[in-house]
Amino acid sequence: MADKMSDKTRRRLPRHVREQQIIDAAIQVFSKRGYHLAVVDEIAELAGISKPMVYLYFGSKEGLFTACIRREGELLTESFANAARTARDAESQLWRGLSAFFGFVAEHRDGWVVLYRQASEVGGEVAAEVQRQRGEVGAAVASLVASGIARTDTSARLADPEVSFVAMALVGAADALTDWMAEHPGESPDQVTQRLMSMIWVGMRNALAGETWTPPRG
Amino acid sequence: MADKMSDKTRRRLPRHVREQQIIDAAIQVFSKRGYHLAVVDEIAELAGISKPMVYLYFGSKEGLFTACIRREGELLTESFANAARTARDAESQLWRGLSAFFGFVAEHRDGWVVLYRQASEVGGEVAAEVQRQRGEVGAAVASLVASGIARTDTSARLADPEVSFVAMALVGAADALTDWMAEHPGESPDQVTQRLMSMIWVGMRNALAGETWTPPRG
Amino acid sequence: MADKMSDKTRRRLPRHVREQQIIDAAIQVFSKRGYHLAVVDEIAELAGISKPMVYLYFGSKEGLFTACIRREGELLTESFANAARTARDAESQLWRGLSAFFGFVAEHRDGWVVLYRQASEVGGEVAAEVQRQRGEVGAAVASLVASGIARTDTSARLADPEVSFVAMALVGAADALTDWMAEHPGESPDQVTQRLMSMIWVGMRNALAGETWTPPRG
Amino acid sequence: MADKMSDKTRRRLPRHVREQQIIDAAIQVFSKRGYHLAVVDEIAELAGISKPMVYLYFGSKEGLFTACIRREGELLTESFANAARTARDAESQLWRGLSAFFGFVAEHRDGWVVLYRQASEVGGEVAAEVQRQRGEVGAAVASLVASGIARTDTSARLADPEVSFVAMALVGAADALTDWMAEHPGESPDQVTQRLMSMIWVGMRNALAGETWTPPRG
DNA sequence: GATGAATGAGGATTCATTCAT
DNA sequence: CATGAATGAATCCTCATTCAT
Repeated sequence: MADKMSDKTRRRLPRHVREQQIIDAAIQVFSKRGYHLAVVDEIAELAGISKPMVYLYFGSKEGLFTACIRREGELLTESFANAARTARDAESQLWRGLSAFFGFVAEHRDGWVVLYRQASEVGGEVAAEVQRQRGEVGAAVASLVASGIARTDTSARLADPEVSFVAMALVGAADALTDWMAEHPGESPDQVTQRLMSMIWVGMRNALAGETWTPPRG
Repeated sequence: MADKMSDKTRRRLPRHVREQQIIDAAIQVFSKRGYHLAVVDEIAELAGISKPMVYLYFGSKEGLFTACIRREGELLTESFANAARTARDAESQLWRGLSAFFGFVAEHRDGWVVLYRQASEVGGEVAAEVQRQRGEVGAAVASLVASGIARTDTSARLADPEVSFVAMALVGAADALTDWMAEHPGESPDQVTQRLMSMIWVGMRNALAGETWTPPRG
Repeated sequence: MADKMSDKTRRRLPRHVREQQIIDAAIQVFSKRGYHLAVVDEIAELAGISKPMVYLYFGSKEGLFTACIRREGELLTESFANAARTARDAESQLWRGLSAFFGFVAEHRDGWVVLYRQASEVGGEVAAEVQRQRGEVGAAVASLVASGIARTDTSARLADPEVSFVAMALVGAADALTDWMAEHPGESPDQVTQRLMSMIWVGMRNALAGETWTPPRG
Repeated sequence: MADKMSDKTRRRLPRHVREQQIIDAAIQVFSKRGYHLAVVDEIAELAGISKPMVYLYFGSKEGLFTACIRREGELLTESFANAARTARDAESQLWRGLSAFFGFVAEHRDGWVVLYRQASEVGGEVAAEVQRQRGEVGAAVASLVASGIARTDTSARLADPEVSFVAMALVGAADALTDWMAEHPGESPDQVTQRLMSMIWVGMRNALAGETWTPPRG
């Protein structure tokens, strides 16, 4: 009787639920193997269903990947934005935002890998979506950066080379630190964020303020 | 007879030359398509030879990729090390090293992409080589960083979390800025380097010296 | 309550009605796509029901196709026979029969295509039914032809090569003209019939009477 | 030694030869099963090679089918045209042309089936090619018909409804008689042609001359 | 040294068909 | 009566890799 119940837990689920399960499985497999080495069969098996379901719900391997990207991307951007919104001044906002970011990655390692580390691997239609999502993340950071130092019109500054430069560097660094974090399990996301802030906060302010470093004669 | 000669311009080249031609072609294709979407046929055609030659010289697609990685990796590490070696103090060394790095990428975009952006894409044997090469680059930077601020034993500090953290962040930022540079063709590698130094030099020194940033109460 | 009623307009129809609706939809789809390219989903959707109903009523795709073939075949044979029966002499019978045929096709283009143009496409069980139906049509024509010129026993002549030859040629021509008619929407079925009769009536009589054409020496 | 030779007969053949062998096999299989039921594996096996060869040479199942259609279509149109060209007057030309046609079909049954009987079965790109080839055949007949009775400008008459009607009917009848011929192996192509000419020659002339049959009052 | 010919193996995708509700 | 959920079984196609010349 009880096990009839547990059977029911896995069988004949409504579409929406199954879709999430499939995405969960897909993220795992895409993350472990990379897009091309990931085999749809394995995803299906891991999700506890048969291949045709995947195609029924997502249309194609690309479609499935896109769905993964999208879900994780939105999750991240939201948690980033929510965190930043809780603070008023630029410094706090960046701190909160980065902290949320590292926290997210710490808990969604697979998702992050899928989301961010496979740009060159996919081609065609999906590449565009990947670009879009990556851009979203970058834009969130950029807007934080811009607003942080803008005494004047924020939106105008978004296009500034200075801003995009800083944002890009920041995102790149954060991404790379994702691996560092994985190799140093003892460090909490907040500690990592603190390290990063220590390293860039002063310079960032200066850079955005126009104070430039000049090469030594050595 | 005469046309036999002109044929010879392309045919029957010594092994070493052919190998380089093939690697050149391979880097182009791997870079444009990514490892899995790259098709050996296309590489062979681009190199102006037939597929079996590729296998004769490199054994397998993986072997060919490894060769690409290795050649570009060595090129980069050397140019980085050479540049750094010309300076004495830490600041200058980093400046010279990064400058060499951005210069290299500016001229070897394809090579850099192949070298650094495909970690998740390849599996098995090659993955190890990729890791090794990426590590090499990281180590070069790390050693620079470490030596830069070490008043004491350099090699000891290499294992320090501080050092690896800074190195990682730096490499990540530099990598990401590679794209920024591609989108801002007006900026010379030196200008990019200067921007980056402005952003991180102060903070980096402080961070490595143990001065930590602390979160505001906001 | 009221809307339960309006729902009932489409729902819970008696079996016989539903079957006809499904066959209608099936004929459309089979005709547009051909047997293999026709997808059961599309048929079900067009019929406004769900796939399982199709299987409940017809057992299989083949079964559904057979039902289509059968319905249209009977429709045609009957209308052909009825028309022919209204005339007494051979000439009139053929005229009436052909006229009925072209009239039928003009109004049931889809049905005719399904019925007659997919012999090679289906395999196995269905092929037999298709053959049977096509034979039925041929036989009706043949019997007309035979009776038309038979001074003696009609049924005996049915097996004659002359009769089957003429019947076959006639059916083939008529089938092909089906397309011609579709491309010349101005022509009424009766006009088409008249053209055809002009072309074959004299020769047919002669041929059946044993008068043969002989090749010129040119 | 000798059997090394016979091995060589089947192995490592030059592209052009293999292509023809594959087309031969494909025609057989397409003819027996129909386009959709035909499986590329079976074709490859029958041709004595592996599937990838088929794709290397023809690109896709559709491409292979197109190649079949094209080869057989050209064969037929040429043999038809050549035959017709040997005669001067319309009657002889038609006789020779039809005779060549039935001769062709008698010897290339499979080819004919592939060429002409699968219009509805294939979709997309190929459908166009099939249409083109079928049109070619029809055009050849139509041009014969037109020239045969045209006292004035031939090309003008090709568009005439009368001509296209007669040509269509003729092609349709001939196609259908293809089956009749297969069921009456005793009859030579020339005998079949004679039967057909007996049936249509007089009426055709009349029809094209404008003499129309009128329905009896019965 | 060089290549045209050939293939083993595997992956994405589709579809007729059936449960369980 | 009616259907959303689910799948077994093919089929097309591609690609790294290897002979035989």
